[in-house]
Amino acid sequence: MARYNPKETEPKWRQAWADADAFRAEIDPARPKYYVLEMFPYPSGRLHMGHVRNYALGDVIARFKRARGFSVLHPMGWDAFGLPAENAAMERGVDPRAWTYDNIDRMRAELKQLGLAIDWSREFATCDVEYYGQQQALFLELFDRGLVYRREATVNWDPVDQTVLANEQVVDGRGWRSGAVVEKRKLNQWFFRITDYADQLVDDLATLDRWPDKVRLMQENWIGRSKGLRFTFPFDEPPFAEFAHGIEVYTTRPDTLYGASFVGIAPDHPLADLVAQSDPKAAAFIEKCRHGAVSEAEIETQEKEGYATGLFVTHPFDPDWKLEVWIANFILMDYGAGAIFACPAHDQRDLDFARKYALPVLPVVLPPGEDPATFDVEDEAYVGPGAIYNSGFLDGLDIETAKERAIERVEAQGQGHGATVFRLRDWGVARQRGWGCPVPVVHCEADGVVPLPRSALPVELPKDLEFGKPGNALARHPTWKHTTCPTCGGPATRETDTLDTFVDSSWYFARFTDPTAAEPIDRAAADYWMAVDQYIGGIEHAVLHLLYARFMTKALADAGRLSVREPFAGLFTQGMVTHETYRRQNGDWLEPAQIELTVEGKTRRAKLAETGEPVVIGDVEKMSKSKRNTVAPEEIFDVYGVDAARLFVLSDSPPERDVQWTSGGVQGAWRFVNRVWDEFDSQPPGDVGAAVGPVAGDEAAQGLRVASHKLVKAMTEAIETFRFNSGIARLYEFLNLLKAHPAKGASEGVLVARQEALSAFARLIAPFTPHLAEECWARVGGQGMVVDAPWPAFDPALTADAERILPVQVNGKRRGEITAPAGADAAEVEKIVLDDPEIARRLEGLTIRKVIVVKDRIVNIVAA
RNA sequence: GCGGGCGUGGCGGAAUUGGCAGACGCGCCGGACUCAAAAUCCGGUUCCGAAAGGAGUGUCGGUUCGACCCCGACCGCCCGCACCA
Repeated sequence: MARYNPKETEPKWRQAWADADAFRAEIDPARPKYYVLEMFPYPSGRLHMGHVRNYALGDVIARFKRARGFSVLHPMGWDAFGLPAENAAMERGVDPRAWTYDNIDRMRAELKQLGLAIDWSREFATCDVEYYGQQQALFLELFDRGLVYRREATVNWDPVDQTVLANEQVVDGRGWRSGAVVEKRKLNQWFFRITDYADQLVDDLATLDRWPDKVRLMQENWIGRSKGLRFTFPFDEPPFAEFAHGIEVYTTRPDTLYGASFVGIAPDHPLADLVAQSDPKAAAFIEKCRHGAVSEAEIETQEKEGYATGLFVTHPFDPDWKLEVWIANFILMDYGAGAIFACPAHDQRDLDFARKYALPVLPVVLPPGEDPATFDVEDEAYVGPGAIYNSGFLDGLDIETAKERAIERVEAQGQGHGATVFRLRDWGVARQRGWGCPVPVVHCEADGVVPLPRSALPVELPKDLEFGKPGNALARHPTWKHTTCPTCGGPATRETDTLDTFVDSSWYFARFTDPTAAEPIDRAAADYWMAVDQYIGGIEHAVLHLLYARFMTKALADAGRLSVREPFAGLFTQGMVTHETYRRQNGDWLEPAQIELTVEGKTRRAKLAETGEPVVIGDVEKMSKSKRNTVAPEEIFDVYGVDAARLFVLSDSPPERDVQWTSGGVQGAWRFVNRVWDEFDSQPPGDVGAAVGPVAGDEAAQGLRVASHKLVKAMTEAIETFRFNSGIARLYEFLNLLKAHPAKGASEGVLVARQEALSAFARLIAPFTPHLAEECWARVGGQGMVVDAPWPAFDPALTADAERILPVQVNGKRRGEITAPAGADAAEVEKIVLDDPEIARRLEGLTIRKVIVVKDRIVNIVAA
């Protein structure tokens, strides 16, 4: 058997594709367009199996759509700014720019080895000044449109690394890299007004019907829109001039206003501050809250505590009803109004608090079936549906109607209004880092914050930044920040903050449509290519990147730069690549390559290959350096070739689920590659174009032909529905069928059917194993290259069986099968069934009560 | 705590969405080839049973002629959010 040699064939075909410029994306109004994009990589320097899977997935789509006649855009770039480069600089004394571009060179070579159908002419890195200069232009446009602002904000400050950290970079109250306890600091920060788009960002989720429900739900929860009532409780005698009008609160349950027990304010509420000025006990309580829990685990278990201020406000529906004002540790200043009215009977937090301080608990929602005279709330607040009672003008209403009436009444009284509140906050985009996109503004003593004119762009990073120590290399550069004010010409200082790297990735997909345009986005190119038809990446970006990109797209659409309002029409979130973990008895992690596995019965054992020392087989986990359970792609490519590696990561699990890397699995894929090649190699040379000769009367040949047409149909559907693993299983199945109809000694008809089947097969495997496909295609005399060949068609007349084999059940248990014409009606089928001797034997001594026939599917006889 | 998802052979997973459970691959067992091993090829492989047959999709119950699929309760695992009023 001729062994397939990927080391020879794979580079050969990659060169052929490159020579033919096969994957250049062209605007072609005559063809439908398809934009497929995988989330672009951070240039860490090394390709890992996760990349292989991500890009192989996208490549299947790109190649498939291309074969289906689409004009395909499938680009690649680099998310190249960010902390790792600065850390490398600090640890190894290298220049972040050189480090990053070196990594890009290395990873580009590895990615190209994967044989991806990518238009490399569109490649760019976000750290290219040609890119971030355009980003600065977009920043200024957003600034002009009032979507950028600067304010003082509390931030997570890492005192060792001397930078602001994003919330997700704070782990249990400590900086993820330095391990230092993170401080809350007030800093002037740049913000994008993403909250302006909060409503749209929620509403438009409904249009994203090719997104996973899970991601849409996560975004919806993250944005956290709630509708309610914002209103003011007046003081009888205002204690402070600042609160002459009263206390503003926010509630989503205005229907429960008659169940009010007290009014609560956050410990950092301005009113609490005023109270504390003349009340040392209040000051002490507030101080205590400030030093309270930081970590999530602590917050969860923290007891509710409060301090009664001695101040009283008036209930909006009853001037004689006075409610005391408490400072409470469970109220958040930065949500709603930072103050609430408490209804303990119907809110668990309020109830916990009320029980602790012996405050009134007044039920006002009566659960269905409960008696108003006896219903009471003990330790569990009632939050279900019911009828309002004990509530004056709201009595008898359902909850939703009561909410409306209560809001109407409060509005009529001029005390407040219905309001929508979001959990989403504005996007803090400033980072005190040197390796990022500079914010294009200057600070002038006379004119304040001054945005630069377009002519001053790009604001380029200096080449000689010094990254040897923590902190912002840009801020400490001796000369860079000194400049003149574009307004008054006087001395000014450049902004030394750079933009969050999520800004870089919030519009790169639009830049790919014309990466060399003089404008940030070429409108015509974007109008042709956008939106991305299929976006592919990890679930970890479910909110952050995917939300930011949606916001930016809407903002750019409003700025007249894009026509679409959503960037990604289809989203697919793929699973991770995992591997078993191995540990020595002492707990040290071991690499898969050091392990020898044995099987005893059903038990798998592992030992250290070198010494025979027993090894503990641990959980299957995401490949990671720290657990040493990684497998280097280049080593796999070297042994089995790229196609086998691609095939395996696509074949073993559904794409949305994690795939477990196993050496046995990739060997199975390698075996398939060889078996495929062997099959093509055994076929006598023929002409694909002529391979539609008659096979009539040759049952074996006809069977093979029918199977091959069914395969084409199944593969087409499998790819369109992202069920690649099932599709690949069909390829394996069909290969086994080909093996059962070998070319050697085959009839004329079988040879013709084989030729036709092989022609289709070469094209069907092309999205998964493109190099092998070309080699096979050439072997059976295919015209040109597979990349230029159309997707095979199937004949519906052949895929629809004339006869069906129907299983026959008696009382739900399978007792035999019959053959019936396709589409046969119940009476016809029943006759065949009852004539069947095997079925008759099974029915001996039984009385038939009913015969159920499901057309073309199954027969069930109910008998007793 | 709230929200979402998932439980199928020794393992990864199939099952046309209410119609033959276990496709395909891995592993394992047996055989062929070989002096031998590897590779390759052929066959077997849910469990119990010699067979006939029976049981079986986390557990218990329900709907149905028929349930991995739908409903209810429970158990277990995973993910997201986390005092959001």
